[in-house]
Amino acid sequence: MAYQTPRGTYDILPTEVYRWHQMEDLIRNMCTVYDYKEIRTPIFEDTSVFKRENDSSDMVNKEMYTFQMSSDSLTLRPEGTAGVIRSFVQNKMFGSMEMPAKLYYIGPMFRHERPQKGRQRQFNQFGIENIGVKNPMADVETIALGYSLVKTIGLQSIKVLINTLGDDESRLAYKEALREHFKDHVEELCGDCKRRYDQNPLRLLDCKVDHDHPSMKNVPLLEDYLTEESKVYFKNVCEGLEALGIPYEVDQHLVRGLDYYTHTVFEVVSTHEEAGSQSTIFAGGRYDGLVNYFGGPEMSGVGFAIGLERLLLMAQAENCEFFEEEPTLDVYVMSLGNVGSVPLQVATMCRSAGFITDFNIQERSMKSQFKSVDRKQAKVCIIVGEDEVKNNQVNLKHIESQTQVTISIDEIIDTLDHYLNEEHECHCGHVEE
RNA sequence: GCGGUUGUGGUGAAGUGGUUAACACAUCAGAUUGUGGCUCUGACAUUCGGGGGUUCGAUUCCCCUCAGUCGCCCCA
Repeated sequence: MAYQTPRGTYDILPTEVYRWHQMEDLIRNMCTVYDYKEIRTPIFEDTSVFKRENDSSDMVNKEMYTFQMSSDSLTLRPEGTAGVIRSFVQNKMFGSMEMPAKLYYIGPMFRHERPQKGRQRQFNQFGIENIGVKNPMADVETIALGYSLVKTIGLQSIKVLINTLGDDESRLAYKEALREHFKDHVEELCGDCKRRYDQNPLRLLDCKVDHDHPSMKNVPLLEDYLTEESKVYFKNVCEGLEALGIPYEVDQHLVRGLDYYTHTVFEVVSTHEEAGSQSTIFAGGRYDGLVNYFGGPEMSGVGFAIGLERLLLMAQAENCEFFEEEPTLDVYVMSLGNVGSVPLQVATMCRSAGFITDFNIQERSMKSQFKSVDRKQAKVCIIVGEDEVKNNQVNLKHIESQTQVTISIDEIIDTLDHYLNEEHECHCGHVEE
């Protein structure tokens, strides 16, 4: 095979794309119900939009597709939030629309990582951002939308983890405390942790290797470094979740990888064995400083991103009944002999009336045309033959009942209604009995 | 970026240092030239991911490479 998709990318083939449509429809409906509006930002941005000062994450520093065009450094977006906030500021939404701005996006993201299950280099995310109002109920609403989406799809094996990182003040104090605590133990920790110690000491907490190291036992807790305001904020978020009946676990070790998070952070993970090591389905949190960073006013926001491939993967693993089969053909128009454009005319008629229709376009034996009928699972076939066409007639065969009638072309739509629509009502009647 | 593992037709898969690479499904043709789904008959890999090496000979052994997959890291 000479040509193939680049590593970590894949084709969504016609056989799978219907599931994507259903998932996307659900997402759009849900956003409409929650009064979120879609925003479409460019797939690439100025590199500086993503690569911000003091950002220590791998995603930004090692995994971006960055390219140079004349004097511009551009980057394929690795996540959605930065572009949305950039747009929020650039278009001065803080002055022109009702706050909070409730925005959602859906589309491909790009990260140069080693592919594995649930992780590819081009993947799709759906995310929402609630910008401009700092209120615990915005955090709760955000989680509620994501939770509701996952539940509507039908995932059972999930849990909601939340934590708070507090405000800048709380977090800085805590980072200092952590560094102080681990100061004498750094050399005993694993290589990753040595790196974390410098870059992001918060991540020391969820190390799997050093989990049992003695110094982990009496590690200072972020809780103890939270300002009173931060504590109250988090308490309100938790109570809001309870009020909505959303089960959650507080996980003190939950720290998000992106550096802009403050206060609430959350993650919805799959507990299903199929999830492998990429078990996070969606994750997000509050960010206090971003709008201001991009040149806007001091405004806070909260949002999440959900990995659509992962969502689909888990929906499949759990055999969710949300997804339906793609509808099959109502009508297949067969042709025999020299009938010119009549089959296409007939098909066009059927299509105009709303029937899903295809027609035979090659010289083929009747046998192979019937095979098409089977394969496409058409409900009705219309046979356009030389003899009938002379009399302006066709044969129409209803596959399931094996009944065939010879009718004039004018009668086709009425006959289809009879077989396909009325029969449908009939089925409903049977169910009632 | 690091480590493990796999790679045989359209698909799922057997197999071996040596003349013709099983089998199944799918596909195509015919039996059956305007009424299919069954059945029967026949066709279908100059080649075993790609490149190089060892060898009289390699799909089989070695090296490199590409791709899939799993774990680490990271993240959705």
